[in-house]
Amino acid sequence: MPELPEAETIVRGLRAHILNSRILSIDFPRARYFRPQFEEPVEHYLESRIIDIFRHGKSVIIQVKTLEEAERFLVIRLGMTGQLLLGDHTDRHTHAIFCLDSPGMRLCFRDSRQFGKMLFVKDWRPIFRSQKTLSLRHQKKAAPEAYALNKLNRQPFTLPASDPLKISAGEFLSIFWKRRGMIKAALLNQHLLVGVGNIYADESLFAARIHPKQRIQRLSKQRLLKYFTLLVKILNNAIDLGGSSISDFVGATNVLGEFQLEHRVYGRTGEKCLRRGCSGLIKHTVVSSRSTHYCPLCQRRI
DNA sequence: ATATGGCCCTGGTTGC
DNA sequence: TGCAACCAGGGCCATA
Repeated sequence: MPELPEAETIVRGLRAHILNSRILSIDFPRARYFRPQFEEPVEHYLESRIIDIFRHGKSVIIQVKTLEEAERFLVIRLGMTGQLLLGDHTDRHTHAIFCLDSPGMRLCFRDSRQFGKMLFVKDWRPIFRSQKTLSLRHQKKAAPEAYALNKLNRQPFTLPASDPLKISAGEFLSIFWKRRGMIKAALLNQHLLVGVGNIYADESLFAARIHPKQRIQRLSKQRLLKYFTLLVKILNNAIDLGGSSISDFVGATNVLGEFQLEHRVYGRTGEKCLRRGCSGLIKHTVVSSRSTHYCPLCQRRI
């Protein structure tokens, strides 16, 4: 499943090939099954130029400049099986095709499980906070039609500002220090920190020797700081290796990642712990309804 | 504030 | 071999 390193891998692949390209046409061949969300008509994006491609958490963001010199954004949430591929990749799972001005150049969005989202918005930045969520709920009862519309418009703004590769250790502490609940549940909570998903939560917790169900409030500042250091190290390492190709993930040029070869707990249920001198067997459990892997000897609850 | 479970969806795996 | 049941889970939502 694409997490931060996979999104970053895709972004790097796209940057190398389609920066400064012009979008000639946009097609949604399976509009019955996949509906992008628009703040304004898709026509406004035609003939626009791609001026930047970056990532926020697990989302890939393409910034364009329209013919009227207006900045617009295309936010792509890859979900579980989303792929952004350069070239001709038209099949029954292709939901969006962007023809670009480079000869024969296309950008295709494939997503077999259809958990992915594509949003055409004026601004991607996170200006939507929990208080507004509350007012939106009231609106749902009072005026259902307006609610549906606002929900659509506001969805892109639910992206929070924190990104493990962009925040400082101090900021990380301010989010997690003395927080209640299980550490893995908090790591997966994208309202707190964007980018960490199931694989990298398991792998980083193993590296820091923290049990996935560890109560956060019982962890010392030092322990959390150490964890943050290891998390960033693992994410960077995974980016260097082109991400983890577990089921569907490939980079923009259809290349496989290699970080799955470095996994020490994820998907290794029942196998021997890889830490030298440890005889533990990797256990499987469930946290936040996500399958969770850890070594019961290395990662003890305190 | 935190926890839980359902929903969306398809492809791969398991079991009879 | 065939077919059905089950599982994978990111993000969102309702409910407790």
